[in-house]
Amino acid sequence: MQEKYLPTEIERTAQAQWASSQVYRAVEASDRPKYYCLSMFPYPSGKLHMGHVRNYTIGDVLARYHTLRGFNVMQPMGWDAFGLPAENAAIANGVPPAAWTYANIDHMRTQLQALGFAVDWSRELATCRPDYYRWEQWLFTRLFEKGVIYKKLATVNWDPVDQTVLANEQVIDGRGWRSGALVEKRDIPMYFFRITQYADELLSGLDNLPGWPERVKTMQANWIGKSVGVRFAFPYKSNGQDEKLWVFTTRADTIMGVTFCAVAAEHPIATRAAQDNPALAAFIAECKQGSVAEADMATMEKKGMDTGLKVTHPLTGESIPVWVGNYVLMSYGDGAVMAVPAHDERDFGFAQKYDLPIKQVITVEGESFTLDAWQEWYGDKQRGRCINSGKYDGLDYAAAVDAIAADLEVLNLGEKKTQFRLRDWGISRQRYWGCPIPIVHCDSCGDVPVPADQLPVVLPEDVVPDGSGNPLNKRALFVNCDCPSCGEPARRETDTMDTFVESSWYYARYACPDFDGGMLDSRANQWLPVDQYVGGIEHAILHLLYARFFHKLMRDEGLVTSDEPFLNLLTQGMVIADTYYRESADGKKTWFNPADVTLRDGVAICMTDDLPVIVGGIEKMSKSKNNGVDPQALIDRYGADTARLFTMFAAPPEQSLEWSDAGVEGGHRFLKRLWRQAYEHVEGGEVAACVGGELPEAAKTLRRQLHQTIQKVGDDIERRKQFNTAIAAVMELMNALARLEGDDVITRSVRQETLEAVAVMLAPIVPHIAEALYAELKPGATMVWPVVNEAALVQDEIELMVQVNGKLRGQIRVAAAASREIIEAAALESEAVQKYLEGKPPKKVVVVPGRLVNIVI
RNA sequence: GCCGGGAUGGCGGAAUCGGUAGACGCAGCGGAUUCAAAAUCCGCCGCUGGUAACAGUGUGGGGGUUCGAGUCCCCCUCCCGGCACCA
Repeated sequence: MQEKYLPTEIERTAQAQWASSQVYRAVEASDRPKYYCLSMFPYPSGKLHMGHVRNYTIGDVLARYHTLRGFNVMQPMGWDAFGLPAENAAIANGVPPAAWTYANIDHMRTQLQALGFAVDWSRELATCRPDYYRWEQWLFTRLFEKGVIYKKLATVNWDPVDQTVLANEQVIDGRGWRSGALVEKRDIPMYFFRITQYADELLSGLDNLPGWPERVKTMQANWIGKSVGVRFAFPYKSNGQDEKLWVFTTRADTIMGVTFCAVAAEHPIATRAAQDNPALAAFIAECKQGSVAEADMATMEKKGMDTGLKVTHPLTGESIPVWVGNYVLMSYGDGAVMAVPAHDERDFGFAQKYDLPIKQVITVEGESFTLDAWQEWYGDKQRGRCINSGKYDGLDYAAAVDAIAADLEVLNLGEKKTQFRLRDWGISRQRYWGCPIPIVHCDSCGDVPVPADQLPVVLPEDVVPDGSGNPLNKRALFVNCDCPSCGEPARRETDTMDTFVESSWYYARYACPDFDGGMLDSRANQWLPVDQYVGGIEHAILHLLYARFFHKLMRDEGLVTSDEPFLNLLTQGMVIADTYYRESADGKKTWFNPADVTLRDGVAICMTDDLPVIVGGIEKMSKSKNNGVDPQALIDRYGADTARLFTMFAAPPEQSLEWSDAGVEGGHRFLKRLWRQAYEHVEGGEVAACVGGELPEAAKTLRRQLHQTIQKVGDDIERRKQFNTAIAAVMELMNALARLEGDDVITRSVRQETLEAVAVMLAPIVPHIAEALYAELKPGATMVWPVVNEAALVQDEIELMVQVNGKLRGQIRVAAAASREIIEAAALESEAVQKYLEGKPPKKVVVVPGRLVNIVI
C-alpha cells in the first residue's frame, strides 16, 4: 500500500475507472427500488462557485448513500442555459450568448467531473438546445389552444433612453442600470399561464408533501394567499350612466367605517377623472414612474390624490370620495380598495396624512380608541365586535361578514368570494437569449400557434445583442414568415419565454433526454416523482411552485401520472460572503471579489490597485455582486475529497454558510490521518474483521463506539440529512481508534472491522479515498453499508448526572438496568447531594432514566 | 413594507423528544520530535475569582412557564432569503 495520501493520483484513477466502466449509468431494467436524486441544475455562468459545490455534494452524498443501501439510483445533471447574464456578457465582450454559454458549459462540466459526482452524464441536457426547447414550444401550443395560455396587457419596467424593457434587477433606485434614465411603467401585451386555475390544487397539494420542509410549505401557502372575503361594488353615475366601482375586502365587517376608496393609477376611473384634471394627470404620471417590483411599491411613501369623483356606499348611501393611491396594485383584485382608516394600518396613515375622516366601527373590550396613533387592536379580527354599525352592532367578525355579504347580495351589489394573492404567470420576455414563443402573428388569422410539424422555432445562435431592445426584431429572416393557417405573409413573435419555463420540466426530461418522438416517454413515469430534490432555499417559492404547476399541466396532458414532481425536498442554505464595491460619480457600482480584497487597519483595500473599497454587507454569492469564491483553488491544492469533506463539515446543509478559507486544512489533515492509520494497519498483515467472541475491555469499548457510530451516521444521513454531525462522529471514532493499543489478532480484527466500516461510511462524502482504502483493506470486495450489531451496543454500567435544584453537582455510576428506587437511593447517598441536603429530606426527586437525577431541596 | 428563516466561545458549529451547554474542527497557547523548520504527536483552551479543589456566571436583549429552558410562550433588536423580469 502507498504510504502517503496522494489525492490527485487517487482521484484521477478513481474517476477514470468510474468513467470507463460507466458505474453511474442509470438503467431502467433493475429489480432494485429506484431512487431518483436530483440537484437543481446550474446556470452556466462561467465557473463553479461554492454554492454549486455545496449543492451537488449534498445530492451526491444522498445518491451514493442510497446506492450503498441497495437502491437503483439515477443522478442526472444538465444546464439551465438561457438567461440574462449571457446577454450581459455579450454586451460587455461582443461574444454571442450561444458561444459564451457553450464554452461555460464545457468548462463547468470539467469542474463538476473533477469533483467526482456519481452523475449519469449520458443524460446531460442543456435547455438552450433545440431538441430540448422544441418540446417546450410544443406544449406551449397545446396549452395555447386549450386556453391555459392567454394574452393580456402587463406592466413592465421601460427604459426610455435604451428603448428596452428592464428586468427588476436592472432597475437601480428607480433608474436604468445602463442609461441611468428614470424608469417608467409601460403596459405591453404578454402571454400568461393560467396558474390561478390551479391555485386551489397547488395549495391543498402541500398537505401531501410530508417530505418537504415546513418553512417552504408555509412560504408557498402564503404566496398563493387564499383568502375568503367579499367582492362588492360602490355604485356611481358617469355621464348619466350607472357604473360600479368593484373592490375586494377580507374585512367586510368594517364596511360601515369606509370613509374613502382608493384606486390604482392605472384604474379606468382614474384615467377618466384625469382627462379634465391636469394635476391629477400629473400625479398619475408620477405614479407610473419607478419600478414595478413589489418590494419597491411596498416601501415607497404612500401618496394619493382626490379624483373629485364620488361613489355611493352600498349600505349607507353615503357619498364616498375616490382617491388615486400609489400603493394600490392594479394586478391584485379589481385594482381598487375600500379604505377603513380606523381598522387598517395603511389606511390609517393615509387618512392622517391627507386629513380624511376616521370612523371607528370595531371595538375590543377594555380598550379605548383614539385618533392620535395606530394601536394593534384596531385591526383585531378575533376580539373585535361591531359598533357604530347600525343593525350589525355587537356582531363578531364572522357573523358580521356573513350578514353584510347577505345584505349586499340582496342589493345585487356583492357576494362572498375566494380570492388568491397568486397572479397568473406572465412568461413573455422581450429578450433574445431564450426559448422563442412559437406564435405567428397574421393580419387576418391573429395569433396562430406554430404547428407541431414546424417545430422547433429555432433561435439563431450567431446574434450579439447590444442592450437596446430585442435583436430578433432586426432579423428579417427570423421575423418574416408565412401564416401557418392561411399562408399569407406574417410576422413571427420575437418575445422569448421566461427561463423559469425551462426549469419547470427538466427533471422529467432527464428520464428520456434522447426521445425525439415527443416531450416525454414511459421512462418518465418509471423515474418520477423525484425521490430527493436538493437546491437553494432562494427557490422556495417561484421555481418550486412553477415546477409543481408544470407537473400538473403535464399530468393533465397525459404525459405523467403523478400529481407532484418532488417527493422529498432539501433546501440548502445559501453560501454567503462579504461584498465590496466602489461607486462612481453617476451612482454606478463596481463590485470587487473578496479574494482581491484585504483588511488593513480596519479598512477594506483592493489588492490590485491598493485603494479602499466600500464594505457592502454579507450576501448570497452571486455574479452581480461579484462575491463568489472560486472552489477551483481548493480542489487544485487539496483534492476533491477535501473540498467535499469541508463543505459538508462546515455547517448543516439547511443553514446558510458564511464562507471562510480557514478550516479546510483541518479536513485535509483528517484524511491524511485516516490514510496513515489504514496504512499502518494494512502493513501489519491481513486479518479478518471481528467475528465476535470475548474481547479485551478496550477493544470491546471501541467496538461499542463503532456500532453506535454506524447507527448515528445512518440516521444523520438518511433521516436528519445533517452531514456535519455524521462526519464529527466518524472523527471521534477515528480518534478513539488511534488510542486503541494492542497487536493481538482480536484487537487487530476489531481495527479491521472499524476501518472497513469507516471507509464505507465516508464513501458518500469522500468517495475517492474511501474506495482506495477499501480496496486495500478488503481487496476485490464490493462496498455494502455496515449493519448495526445490537449485541455490541449493550452496556453494563451507565453514568447519570446528579442535579440539586436543577444545577449539576455530581455524577453516579449505576447498573444499566437499575430501577428508579436504586437510582434515587444512590443519588441521595452521593457525597455531592449529602453536602447540600444537610441531613434534611428532599422536597422532591426527579429521575430521568438514562440521563439524570434532580434533587429539589 | 409583507412572507419565511437565523443569532450559542476568538471562529465554523454540537446539544435529535424540555434533562451534563460548548461534541467535532479551526485558530491560539504550552510541550515532545528536529541542528533548525515544515510535517507529525501529546496536553491546555467560554468568562470571572482561585496555585488548586472549587465557586460564581454564561446560548442577541427583556419578561414568563417548569424540579429543570439554547430548546416552549410573549415582547424587542439585529442579520439573511424571497417579493412574481437575477437564476
